[in-house]
Amino acid sequence: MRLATWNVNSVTARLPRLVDWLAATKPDIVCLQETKTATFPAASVEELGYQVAAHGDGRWNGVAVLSRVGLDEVTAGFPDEPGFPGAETRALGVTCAGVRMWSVYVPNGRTVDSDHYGYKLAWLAGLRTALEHELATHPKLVVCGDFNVAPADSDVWDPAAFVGATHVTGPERAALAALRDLGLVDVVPRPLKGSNPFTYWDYRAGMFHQDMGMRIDLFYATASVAGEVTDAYIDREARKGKAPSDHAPIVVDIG
DNA sequence: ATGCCTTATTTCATAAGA
Repeated sequence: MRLATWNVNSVTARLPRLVDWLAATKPDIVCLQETKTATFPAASVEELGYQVAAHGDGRWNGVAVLSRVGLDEVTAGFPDEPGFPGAETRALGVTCAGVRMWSVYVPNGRTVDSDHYGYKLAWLAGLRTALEHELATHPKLVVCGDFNVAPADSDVWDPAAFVGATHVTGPERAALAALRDLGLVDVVPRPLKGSNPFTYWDYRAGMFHQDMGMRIDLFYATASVAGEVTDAYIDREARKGKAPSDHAPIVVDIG
């Protein structure tokens, strides 16, 4: 079974590329983030045999899951989900082929001294609580997507450039560690080029071509799933060419 | 990198992204 996660930076703008990528890559389950629409273009992916669950409300955020191996127990958001000020469309849980899948788009945090940073930490803490409850009834679980946190200094192109910035702070990294403490394993994908498993490169100034990126998209899975992984890679081809997302998909094959 | 690109929208300007 092939699983994937991809921050598409607008499913509307990315639809032609998404459809081509689905046809070429043939994933069974795909978690999407930053769909940026209240009206997911379901028909275009249903033609390829996918069922769709989407949670979006317009201009910002938005998550979805596509599956061609069943799609049940759809949960938009989670209990007591923190908001800014109201809950946003950042989490979607579904069950596919016996695996509980969560597609998440963690708040950016903006700057360390902003209210949005506190919101980010509160949201991650809330996610942890929700997943702790989920794990009681779903022993095979994956939570993947854009976490907006680089787990280690090696996960950014230049740690010196991030001093004082969000995405690399101790509290953000502690929030990820708290998720792993639930029994979730960080499935690190292999880069197809270069030495770092970056998943995001800024659009500007040739960042992608200089491999000045970040690993902020993550695939966390229970040991029962992670132990079955036969391959995991970052599809940098999807970051190339005309009108790409600024994130590349992570593809994970389960034996 | 100091949003130098890109997105959608309350559009020809703005807010947000990381």
